[in-house]
Amino acid sequence: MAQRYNFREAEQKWQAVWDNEQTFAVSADPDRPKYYVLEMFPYPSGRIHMGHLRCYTLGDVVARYKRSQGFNVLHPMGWDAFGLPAENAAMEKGVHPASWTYENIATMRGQLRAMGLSIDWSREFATCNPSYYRHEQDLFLDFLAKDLVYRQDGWVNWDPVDKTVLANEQVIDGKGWRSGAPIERRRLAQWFCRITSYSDELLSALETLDRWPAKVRAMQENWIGRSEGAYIEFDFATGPDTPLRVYTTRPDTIFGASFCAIAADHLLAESLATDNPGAAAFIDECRQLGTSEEAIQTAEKRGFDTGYRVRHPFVEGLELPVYIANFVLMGYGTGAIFGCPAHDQRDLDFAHAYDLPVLPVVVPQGEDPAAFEVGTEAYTGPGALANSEFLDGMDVDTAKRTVIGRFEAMGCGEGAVNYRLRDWLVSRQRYWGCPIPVIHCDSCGVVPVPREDLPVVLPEDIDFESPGNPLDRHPTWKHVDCPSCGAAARRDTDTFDTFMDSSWYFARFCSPEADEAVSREAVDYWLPVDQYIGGIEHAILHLLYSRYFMRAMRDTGHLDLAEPFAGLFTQGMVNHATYRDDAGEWLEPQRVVQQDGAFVRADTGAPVTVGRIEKMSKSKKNTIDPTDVIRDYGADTARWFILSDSPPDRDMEWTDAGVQGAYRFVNRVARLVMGNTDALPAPGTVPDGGTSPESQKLRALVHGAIADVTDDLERFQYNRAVARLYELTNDISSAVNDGAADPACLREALEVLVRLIAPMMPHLSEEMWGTLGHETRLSDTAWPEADSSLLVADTVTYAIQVNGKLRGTIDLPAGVESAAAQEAAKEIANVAEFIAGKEIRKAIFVPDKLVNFVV
RNA sequence: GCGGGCGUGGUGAAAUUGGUAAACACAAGGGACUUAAAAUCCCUCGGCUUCGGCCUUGCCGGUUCAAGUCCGGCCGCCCGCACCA
Repeated sequence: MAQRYNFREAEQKWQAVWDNEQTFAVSADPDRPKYYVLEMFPYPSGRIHMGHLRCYTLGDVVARYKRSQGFNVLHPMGWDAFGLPAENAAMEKGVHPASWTYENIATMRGQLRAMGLSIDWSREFATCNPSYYRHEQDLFLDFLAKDLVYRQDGWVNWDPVDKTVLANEQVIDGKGWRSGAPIERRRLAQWFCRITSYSDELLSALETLDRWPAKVRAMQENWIGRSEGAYIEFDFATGPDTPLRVYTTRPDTIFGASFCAIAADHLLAESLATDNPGAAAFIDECRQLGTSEEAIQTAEKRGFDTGYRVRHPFVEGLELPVYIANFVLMGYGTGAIFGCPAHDQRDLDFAHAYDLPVLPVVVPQGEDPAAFEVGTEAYTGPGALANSEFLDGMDVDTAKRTVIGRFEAMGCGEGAVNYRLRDWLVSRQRYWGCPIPVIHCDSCGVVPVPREDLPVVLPEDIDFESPGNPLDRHPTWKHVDCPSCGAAARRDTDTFDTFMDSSWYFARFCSPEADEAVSREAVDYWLPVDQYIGGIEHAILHLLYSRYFMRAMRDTGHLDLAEPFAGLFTQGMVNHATYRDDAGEWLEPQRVVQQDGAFVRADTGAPVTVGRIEKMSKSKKNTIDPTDVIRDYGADTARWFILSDSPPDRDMEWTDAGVQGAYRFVNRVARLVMGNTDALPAPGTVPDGGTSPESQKLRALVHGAIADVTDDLERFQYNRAVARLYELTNDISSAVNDGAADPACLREALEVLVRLIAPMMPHLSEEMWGTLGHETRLSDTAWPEADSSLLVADTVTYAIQVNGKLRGTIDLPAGVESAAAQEAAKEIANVAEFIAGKEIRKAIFVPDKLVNFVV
């Protein structure tokens, strides 16, 4: 028996070889088909976690598989290196954010390299490096020149813990997405990306993303939130001269209107508040109200009667009261609505609270218009218009069109499309981010930093001792002369949202050394990313911003592309069981052992409660460090296990037993190859035609496995591929034990096994390729092709059914005739029993599959 | 409320256009080898059974020669969004 496979030596050896030989370094080559594989780049938090291991293993399988199929594969890696944790570390530990970040990068780079990834490391960069962010500043100035970004004063989301503003997308259930702190509202002048100018395009192009998960597309569709309706202008009977402009999706219900309402932040409300203490108090109250789901659900509909009255556009003499209402949002439409209580639940609740009329104007089919009433539930379904003069009798859609036509003719409204999407707020009052390259001058206003002065580099001497924005506090950094008039002026002391950095990094990877943001030649060749892989948590944020960024870069002439990611795969989470001791404290898995079927503490033997299987998290202490697993079992074992059992898009459970199972398989493959090399003919020997039946059977199994595994890899069904490779290994082992397969066939079988596991276990397969006598690199070897003539079996197993129930099976020659198959089927004892004495009314024959007798 | 998904053994799961449900693995149990252990190998492993078989994919119904798969109606769970007019 040959010696044992030493994964430590082999993995280190092959990682060094790939590195020295620059195996995975690529360059653009228009003569070859390209394939761009990318996993979402990591934030350098300190150490890699299981989520990284899963994501990068999945990506590496794609990269290595596509490479073996002859594609010119771009598979880069970098660091999403700006962000708040670096500043928090600076405050807690007194280290500079830059050194903290670069130290983490060094650690994590080493951990990723130990995974044996087929990365082109020559393209690596970190977004916190001025050589990267200078181009981001450049892009920003291009966007500014094209009016794709702007600065505006308005109400923004303020995170009181992280002490910065946040984009709408970063407020989850009324709380900051990082800090979890309830969001406050502040009025500030901030920078925005005009993402809403692409609302329509971002929505309609979702249809073209057929290799994206339906769920992600649906989430973006929701977020963009298109609605069709109309603007209507109401003239005041009492109140200001300019009419009140509202947005509605139900213009057909105009005759059911019984009030108008405006948001607390509406200009009209604010101006009223200046000399009306009651209004001011009510507006204040509205702003106090939380925006969490709970707050919204429990909040009562409340309003403040402004005393203003508007005229109904069609009903002579009808005046509607105008309220400031707590349920009207400034951020949608015009921040003003007309209320039709009969056909909108919120309006109905409000009408009940303030004793306003409820007039049904849409009557469901079969109801008597004169008798139809609305109780506590608004009617929002289809029906015929009633109580609506010229609309009476129409269906809802016709009524909408008709009334919009009437508004347009009267000049008091028009049909309109509205989007829920808001512009992306990108300024952050933080230090560790890309400085915003503008200067504020008292006489010239906002002045772009001249291009020759880029990059605007972060100062290094920075003080984190006192609260607030460190850049703003810096004694000298912000003081500069105005580039336009030369007078004393100030730099913008905000930095960009780090999502700006990640919105174009995939483009930078195409030409990381380019003097421009991107080299046109490089992006034309490499983009779009063919397969992007990452977590579903970025379904809206990163993936929507990147889609905006590509369009903005397109419209500023940097590239010619709208969609950055042609294919998207969202991987599931890695979970682990949780444990608590009898005091209720969480316990790390390493501190728990199983004894006689029960879980106890390893140190004291005290009983342990096994909790739910949950996402690995520090707070529940149920994390496993991937590096420990790689150290103890090897990268191939870790990769193989993480690909086994669970489909990649589903959550999986990490178990020690599963890891050990994978480890056994690694050694089994190694034993199978190493223990049989002596008997094999030289590499390159092809099985000839005169092989034994056993050999032919083995060859059929081997080529069947090639076909199946190839199919599985194409469809991202890695758990199936793993199962299929277990089967192949079992088949080859049996053939070896039987000893009847000829050596050339055995060589073929072992080589195919090694080649098929290569994308998943690159070190083991590369080592075994050498063991099999090859001087070449398996990494440079083409993917095996199935011989289709071997995929056709001589005999097939038929299922024999009686009345659709299985009553037996029988092996028959492939391609047998219906009659012959039926005759043979009737011979089976159990089948004969079930058809005995009965008339066969019908016989179904599915070639090479089954016979079904209907009696 | 809107949108997306899921429901199959003790567990993770598999089942290509409807065509032999439970492949493969984990766990468990039994055995072989060994002074012993580890490693390895072999066997059993959905339920019931009179050992012939019968039943079984959340529940009810339908289509079909045939349904985990298609259709209708329920039940349950997970995820995302949500006072968006």
